[in-house]
Amino acid sequence: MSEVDPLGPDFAYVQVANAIAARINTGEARGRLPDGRHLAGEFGVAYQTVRHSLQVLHDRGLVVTRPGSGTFVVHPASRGG
Amino acid sequence: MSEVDPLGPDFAYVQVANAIAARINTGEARGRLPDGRHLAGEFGVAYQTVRHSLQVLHDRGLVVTRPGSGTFVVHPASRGG
DNA sequence: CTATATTTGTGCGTATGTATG
DNA sequence: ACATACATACGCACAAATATA
Repeated sequence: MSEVDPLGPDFAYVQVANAIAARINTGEARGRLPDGRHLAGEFGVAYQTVRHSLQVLHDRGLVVTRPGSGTFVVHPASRGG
Repeated sequence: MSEVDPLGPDFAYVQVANAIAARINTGEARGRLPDGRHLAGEFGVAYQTVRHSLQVLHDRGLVVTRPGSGTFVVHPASRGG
């Protein structure tokens, strides 16, 4: 179970972003992330919301995305700390 | 090693186009290019992606394609004047 | 002209990310 | 936050053009 709480203190996209970030930090998520539509179903949100979350992670330098390919976790070493 | 970088800043078809253009400029590629499907295997992309790349090179005037025959590098002299 | 091999060209479906309403 | 349309990318199969025997 990984659904967000619509009444939670944060917006849905923030909750999803934090959840994915946690997976990256623990090493649970490496390489290519599951596709956005799959994550949307997992978190019980719309695909666009997941996109918003990934944009946040991209802004933090945690992931990079490529059309037609997927979203990839940036190596911790490449993040400089 | 000639495969495209899935984390690269450019699309796969752009990376392939630039790689082939570099070979043409260095003279490594002359006459007829390897067939598209061979290039696809070499760069680790789909044939359709190579087609897209060759379309870009054709647009730059670097190559010409003849159906059933192959894709040929345009002579530098023909491009420079 | 027929047959075969090689190479390019096209269509369909599917996965994934991007942009807009 | 949601739905829709569009671009990039992959895989497969078939058609068309060319070269060779």
